[in-house]
Amino acid sequence: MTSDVHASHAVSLKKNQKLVHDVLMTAENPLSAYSILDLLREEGFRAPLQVYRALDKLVEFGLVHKLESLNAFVACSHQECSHEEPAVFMICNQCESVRELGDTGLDNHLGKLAKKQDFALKHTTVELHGQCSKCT
Amino acid sequence: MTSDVHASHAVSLKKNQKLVHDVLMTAENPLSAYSILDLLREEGFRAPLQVYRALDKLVEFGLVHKLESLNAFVACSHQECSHEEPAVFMICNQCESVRELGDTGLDNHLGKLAKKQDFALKHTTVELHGQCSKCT
DNA sequence: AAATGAAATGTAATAACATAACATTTTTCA
DNA sequence: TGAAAAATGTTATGTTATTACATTTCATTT
Ligand SMILES: [Zn+2]
Ligand SMILES: [Zn+2]
Ligand SMILES: [Zn+2]
Ligand SMILES: [Zn+2]
Repeated sequence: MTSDVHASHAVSLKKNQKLVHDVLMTAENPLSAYSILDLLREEGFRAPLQVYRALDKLVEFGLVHKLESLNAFVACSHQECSHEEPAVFMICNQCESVRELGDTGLDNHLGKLAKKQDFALKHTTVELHGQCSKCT
Repeated sequence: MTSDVHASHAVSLKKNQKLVHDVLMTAENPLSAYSILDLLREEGFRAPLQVYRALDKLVEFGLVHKLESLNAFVACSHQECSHEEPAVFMICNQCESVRELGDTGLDNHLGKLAKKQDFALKHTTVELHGQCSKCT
């Protein structure tokens, strides 16, 4: 079972990982772990851990991102182009839509900022809240 | 009862707000709401809401920030200079120390990015995880 | 000073998010 | 095929946050 998702490295998703990934790919908006659990009851999911374990792996693979300010998860929207962290998320407070953007300039900026502080940067969380174009 | 905190606008903190703010000012590291609750048991705190309500106000006043990636809170470290949002937080994964930085260049960058997407930016969350200089 | 309304507080119950611990099954690969 | 590693199933528990409702404090107006 080998679905090549991120162009760079093919990933073999297990049953639960595939189910959770599919739910997130289909969803319009970010989903909480418990929403995912409810959506997968029919598929046999019974407990939160089934969701969280799948999410852990998907995040590790770079196929899913956690939105820290929402306690929710989204499928990475850069599945075709081998996308490199980090990303920026624009989250609409009204319709809850999320747009994921790569921004090399920003990455450089944050990299310099970290270096200036002798900070060994490992992971960035950049989440912008406001109103999307449709809601304005 | 009028403590002028942020130089710009004096704020009158109520009893519980003052207690929570003092705890956060004293703390070395970010604190969860429940840690704060435990630290204030002696002062008569009995329930989470007493903490969360005080935190809500303190965040509204700009005296405290929530670290979304930790579900924890820190006192704003720019109390003398009337500091304007947004800020960048560098969070050490090892010692849990947090450094809050202002960065006009970054603010401009994020502003432009939002504008380019017709996104009405209201609030930014920028949290960098890694190792601080002391832990390297 | 008394009346009033708004803000803050007290308390209990519950909701929402996440992990620990342990048993079992499936997958990988030598 | 047999052993080790990874994934899964299940129960219980831990952690973070809010709802609902009663009471008190505080500022403002009369
Ligand atoms: Zn992505
Ligand atoms: Zn919107
Ligand atoms: Zn600040
Ligand atoms: Zn450190």
